[in-house]
Amino acid sequence: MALGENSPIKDLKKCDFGNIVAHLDEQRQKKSEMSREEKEKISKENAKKKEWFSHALVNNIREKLGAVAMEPPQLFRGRGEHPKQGLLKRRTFPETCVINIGEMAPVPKVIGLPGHAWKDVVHENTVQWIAAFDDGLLGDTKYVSFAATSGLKGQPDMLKYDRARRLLGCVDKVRNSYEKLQKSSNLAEQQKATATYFIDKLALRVGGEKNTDEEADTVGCCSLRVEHLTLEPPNSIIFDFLGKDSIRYFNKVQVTDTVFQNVTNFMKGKKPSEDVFEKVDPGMLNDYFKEFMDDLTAKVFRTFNASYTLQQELQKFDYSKKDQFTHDQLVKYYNDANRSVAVLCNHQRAESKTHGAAMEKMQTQKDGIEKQIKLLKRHLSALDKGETPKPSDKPLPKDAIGCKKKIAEAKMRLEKHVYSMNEKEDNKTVSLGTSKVNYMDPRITVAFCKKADLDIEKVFPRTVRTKFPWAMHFPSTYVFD
DNA sequence: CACCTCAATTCCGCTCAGGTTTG
DNA sequence: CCAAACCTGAGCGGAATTGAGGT
Repeated sequence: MALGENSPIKDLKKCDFGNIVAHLDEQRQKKSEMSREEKEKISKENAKKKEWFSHALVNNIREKLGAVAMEPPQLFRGRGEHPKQGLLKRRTFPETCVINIGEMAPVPKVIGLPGHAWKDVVHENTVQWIAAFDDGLLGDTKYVSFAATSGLKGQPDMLKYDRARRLLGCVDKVRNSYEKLQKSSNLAEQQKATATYFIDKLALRVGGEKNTDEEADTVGCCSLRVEHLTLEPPNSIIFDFLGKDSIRYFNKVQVTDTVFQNVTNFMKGKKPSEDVFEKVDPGMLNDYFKEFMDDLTAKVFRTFNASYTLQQELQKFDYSKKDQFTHDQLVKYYNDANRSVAVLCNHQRAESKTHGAAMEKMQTQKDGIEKQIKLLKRHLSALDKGETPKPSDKPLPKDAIGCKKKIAEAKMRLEKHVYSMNEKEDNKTVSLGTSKVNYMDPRITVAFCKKADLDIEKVFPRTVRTKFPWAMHFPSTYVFD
């Protein structure tokens, strides 16, 4: 990634990093020279050190905590053109840490730092964090909280999906409402209704205000600027902006005539740097959503649309023909559905450095198998005609039956190979995991697997299964409605 | 052909940056 | 209104798995 012209890292380039780099190289070298036993021993020792800190007792239930280890001080990178990239993120000392434990619980000792002590010890039982500390650079507070697999996170998580389900019950009302309001004579109402349309249709984030001196310039729906949209008559809009994590959102969308007319008006006479929806903010949208459901907020639309899309895609499956599908094909079917959700939510990942080379390698392998099939076919027809087969440097089957078998085998291999090539290319820049863990109601997947006789392990890795224990026993008849 | 070894590749858990919502 | 609190999401690095090549 290119560093910006004004990047603080430019000044850091003047520093002598030689000895630091040498030290890191040495560490890396040492590690690579270690035997498996030694590595195992060290990772076991580290795990033992962390063990005591990894769980907490909450109402006498042992719950797993989230990130309990901390990275050492380092140069902050940030995502995209972050104003603070290259600055030092300082070490966290006990003096900035607040410990939140039960009144009767023993206060954990500060280990390894004689003379240091916690900033404070509190007993707040209405929050989820067990420790809070200052971020060493960004100036906000970070928390030590519970793991995604814990009950404390799991229960609200389930409620999140049920909230999205309830939206299905009133989404028609919402849609009718904003379609009507788009024609309101009040500009703020028009903007509110048009922004809602994008949040619903494109699963955009709501997009709050950001501090340009301290944070990267990224936007969501409410903070879209004229420069991010291109109008293409009669009714297409091209979105091109950097969203969360400075991930590019690039999409050409067909919209209704009213929406096209509205956006045209909102943009008219404005500079590229001006807001499209200057009369709207996330608070107003969330207030509006309360008219339909008391706990409806903008982000529910993302959960709702992701889960609904998954269900729609999976419903196309003809369960009466499930026996004609191999496990691999069922997985592919599921992954394709998963992928359409990931595309909707714009869940991207960086293309791996080795992708191109790996694809080329697979292509030559494919060519090799195809060549072999051709050779075998020629050989087969020679056998059929009773001709003496052409001499070959490769061993060929002696009779027609053996040859046919070989051809069938090679074709199978080719099919599998082409499949994995397509899969690799399809997933090149799309990340399926994020929607699996955060957006798609796991019960939809559970029901699909039960109906199609597919092992859940094939589509839900262990971490996902342990995150959703509450979803696993739902019946095959479950529907997201 | 079964089995092993070692490198390449993929998977997966961890961490924390970057969001949204709320009190 | 804004800071606290919680939710989301990509990247990293080590572990696990796969695959090529040798015995």
